[in-house]
Amino acid sequence: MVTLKQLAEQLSVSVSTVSKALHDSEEISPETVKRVKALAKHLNYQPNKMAISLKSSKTKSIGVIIPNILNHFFAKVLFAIEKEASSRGYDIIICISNESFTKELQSLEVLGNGSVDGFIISIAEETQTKNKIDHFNSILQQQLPIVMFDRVANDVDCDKVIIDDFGAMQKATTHLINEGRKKIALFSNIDELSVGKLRSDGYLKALSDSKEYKNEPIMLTHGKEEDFDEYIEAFLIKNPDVDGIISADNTSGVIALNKALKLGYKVPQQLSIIGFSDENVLKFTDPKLSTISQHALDIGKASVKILIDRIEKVTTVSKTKVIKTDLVLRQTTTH
Amino acid sequence: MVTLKQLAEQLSVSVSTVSKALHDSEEISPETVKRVKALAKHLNYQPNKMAISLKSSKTKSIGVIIPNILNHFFAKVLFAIEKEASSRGYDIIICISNESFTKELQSLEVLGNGSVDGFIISIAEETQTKNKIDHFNSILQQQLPIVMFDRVANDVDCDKVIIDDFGAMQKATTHLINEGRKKIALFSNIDELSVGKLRSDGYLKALSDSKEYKNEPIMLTHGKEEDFDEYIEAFLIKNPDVDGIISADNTSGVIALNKALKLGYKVPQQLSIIGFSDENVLKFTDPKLSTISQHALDIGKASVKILIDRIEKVTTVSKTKVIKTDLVLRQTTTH
DNA sequence: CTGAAAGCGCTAACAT
DNA sequence: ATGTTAGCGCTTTCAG
Repeated sequence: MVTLKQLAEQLSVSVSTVSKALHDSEEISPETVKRVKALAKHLNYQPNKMAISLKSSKTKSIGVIIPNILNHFFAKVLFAIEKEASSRGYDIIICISNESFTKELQSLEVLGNGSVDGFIISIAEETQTKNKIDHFNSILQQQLPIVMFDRVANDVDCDKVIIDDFGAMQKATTHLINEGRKKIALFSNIDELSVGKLRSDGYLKALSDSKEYKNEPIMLTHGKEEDFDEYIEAFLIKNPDVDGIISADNTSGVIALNKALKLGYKVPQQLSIIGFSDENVLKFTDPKLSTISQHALDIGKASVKILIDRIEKVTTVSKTKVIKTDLVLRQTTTH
Repeated sequence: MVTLKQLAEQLSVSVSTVSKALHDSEEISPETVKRVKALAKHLNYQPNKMAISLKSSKTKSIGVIIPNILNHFFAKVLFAIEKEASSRGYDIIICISNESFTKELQSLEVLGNGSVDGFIISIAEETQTKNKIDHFNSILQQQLPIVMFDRVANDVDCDKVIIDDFGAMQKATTHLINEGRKKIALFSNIDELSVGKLRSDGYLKALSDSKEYKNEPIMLTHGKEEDFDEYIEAFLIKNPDVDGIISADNTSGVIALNKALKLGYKVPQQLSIIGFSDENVLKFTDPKLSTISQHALDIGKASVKILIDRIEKVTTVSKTKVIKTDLVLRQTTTH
């Protein structure tokens, strides 16, 4: 790597002159600036990132900690984060907690020693079920800002980017009721998560608020993600009179649709289905699944903006931004 | 952040004593070591990463540049990379080229100035079609090692981790021939990529090597990924006598299966299908898709190992590691 | 307009 | 056993 010192020697000027010239300082004569820049370009000079960080106590890096990169929602948010951050000149250092509290804690500690200027986090399941928040607070005490998205800790005082999980689900469920569905089931493999609970509650609220709707709520919320497809198939066989399905997670809507088709259901005539996914699943379904779209790209972009604002400006109170969802009706719903 | 200097002042010793004590130097008396460590722990001292990097010219970071994080294969490799790297004490800085040569180039340049100790890369489509390799060579000249995986540049002299694309496809196609299939079509939306070509060639070779197989090859390789599902459906309608399908990319096997089922094909009795994906798609298909599994986790892990070996040891000749594939027969093939 | 010097936090060779 | 010093590459005040 070529350094300022080397440039200075070759040009027989001082290091500080070179530094100033490269920053277009008024102090330096136009000719010198030109000479310096020419040589810098010629030798492909690149300022050493570590030296600048050490000097400025700024890293221009963001630590991103997500629970599971194999989940398409998180991958999409990460995509947006990387895009927005890189356009703003920030690097992304990524850690995958794999739903483990310990890994999340370690990641926070490792990156907390001057590696990043702030964090964007979606909380691990274990962290959420055990309600751990001390590790977040200790980072915040070090003046490192945190933006939480999707899975947030209400008890931590930091910026947050979420969607209106409760309202989105309530609206979607109400749509099925208005279609005239009499027996609507909820599928969820994320019922232990904060967002999962909010979504279930939205479903329950919609049912209880409706005058026409008579049946009891039906919630299929148990079982691991791995064998949820078998639960769903068994459920459909056992409950042939269910005429509406709503999914609270990313995948079970798609699974329900494919299983229903296999079992001979006419979709949507006999059975309406709404998933909680985005467009990427469409190519895997025919008829195309109606979904609640949570706009992962907007979530990622907003998270970066809020974090960089806090890093660069000195803002004060924590804010929570709610990204709007859309109910996108395609071919698995009527109306 | 608490520094060595602060510890030194509180303990009324010099900075170097503190530094040595924390590194368990023989030079320092046991008592002093104890005192220093106690205070360090008490104040939660963390060595400043940037200072260490500047001093040692090592960052303990790896730059990972991948074309598309929304592709499940790349997400899975990244997952493995992060896991292996973090267990070895390395951070991952991620850049997404989004298949663009320019973004790939910029990422390489930005991280090339002392931000990382080496790179793991899968090449952008544009880079590959335009056959650009100078940016890789200029990084290598700076003594920064590169490991390429999956999509590699043959003309760049660096370590590589690949699968036997040609052989995997040849074997899978031969399997369909041995099942007695008479008209086997290849679906691919990646035919411009190096790996795509190798896979097509494997298919062609299997057909031409077979004595029993009489039909001409049929390759559906055009169209963008976005509307490939419609191409596939149209193809199936137009070619009802096709009795075998093999997919060279991640998604078209799944799409073909769902479209075939919708059109009333009996799978696998009438039509055998083999995809080029991994287990994650299984929950979306019924019958479960038979696939060529490329072991993304092994690819990621091997890439990290090779890179760190090269960073830490001083190895010489470039090596290419071939990760074995498996033909996993499930429910969309007979035998 | 240019340069010398200090310092970011750390390590390590070299005193004492 | 402990301290002093120099230096990694850069920015920035202060002097000339």
